[in-house]
Amino acid sequence: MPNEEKPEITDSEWEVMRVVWTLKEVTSKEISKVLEEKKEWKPATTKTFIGRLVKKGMLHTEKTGNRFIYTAAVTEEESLKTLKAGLFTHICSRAVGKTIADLIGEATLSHEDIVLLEEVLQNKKQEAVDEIACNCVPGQCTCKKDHGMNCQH
Amino acid sequence: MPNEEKPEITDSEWEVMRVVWTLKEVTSKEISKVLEEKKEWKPATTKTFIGRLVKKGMLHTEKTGNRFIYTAAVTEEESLKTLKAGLFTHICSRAVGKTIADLIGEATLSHEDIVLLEEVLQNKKQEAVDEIACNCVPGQCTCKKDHGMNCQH
DNA sequence: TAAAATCGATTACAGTTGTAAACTCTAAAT
DNA sequence: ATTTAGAGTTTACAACTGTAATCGATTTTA
Repeated sequence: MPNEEKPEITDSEWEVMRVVWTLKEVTSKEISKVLEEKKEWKPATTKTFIGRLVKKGMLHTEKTGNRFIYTAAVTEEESLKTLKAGLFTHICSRAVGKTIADLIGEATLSHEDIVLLEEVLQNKKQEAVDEIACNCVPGQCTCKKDHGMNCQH
Repeated sequence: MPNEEKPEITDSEWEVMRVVWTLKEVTSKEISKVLEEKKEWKPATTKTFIGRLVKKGMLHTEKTGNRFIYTAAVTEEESLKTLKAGLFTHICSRAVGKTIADLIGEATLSHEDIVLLEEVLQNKKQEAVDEIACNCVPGQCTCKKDHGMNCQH
């Protein structure tokens, strides 16, 4: 496959995509209905976001008569990946572990989740490293204090 | 303490805050210097963001002569909390565990991180629940299919 | 003390986002 | 066949963002 450019999705557009990901093949009316309930959007508002998503190439359309059937052009996983990546653009690579730990601490998890997490952690152990390199520029990183290492070479 | 309203920080403002969090007490020139390197921002650009942050109450200022010393009015932890919360506004509460698992899978972690994560997980085990309630509206949730449960009561 | 260098504040301006009405066209109803 | 209702498209518009030049005041320098 060719090198895809990453799709940026706004919060509002995300609401629309979730409906499409869930219902798979939808009309604008169906999307409108869901979001009129959840977000109290006027149908016109939903239409705007649908239009923008189509223009961005995030939604495929298939015309039948005078209406369209919308389907997702990107998977939820892909979009989630972008979202997750965004979390870590603002923190030091050395603080990622701690941040995930905080996430776990603050989350509501099921026993099943715990098992899954333990499993993933166990796997991760194999490829764990001794020391993670700090990716920050001087003046933006505090990790050196925590580890006694100088990140600002 | 009174009920603080949550501070919203843009990506660019975040860059400025990181410098302040790191250096604790800084002049605009020091901030400019760091970000001129990292982001290739003209000093005027950095000043704009500093100004906006001051207006938002995210930075404290102390005047000495005709210049200011800037200090953070919010902690990095608080801001990180907002950032982390943002991650989960777009997914079903039942998918949080899976998402954290993905995060772990994609992250580079140290042995130390693994130990920390294991510890946090262990603690979490106590308060794990059997079943997490789906918080989605009908038409936006696929978790029912994964678990054989109907989330759209 | 007058000039030059700074610093913070004001202004600028295009692009994005949220929110929605108006418009146009086609399909359905009378 | 003409009206009408609904779907998609265009236009609107304010707030927020990114990026920066300019302005006004002050401080340092000559």
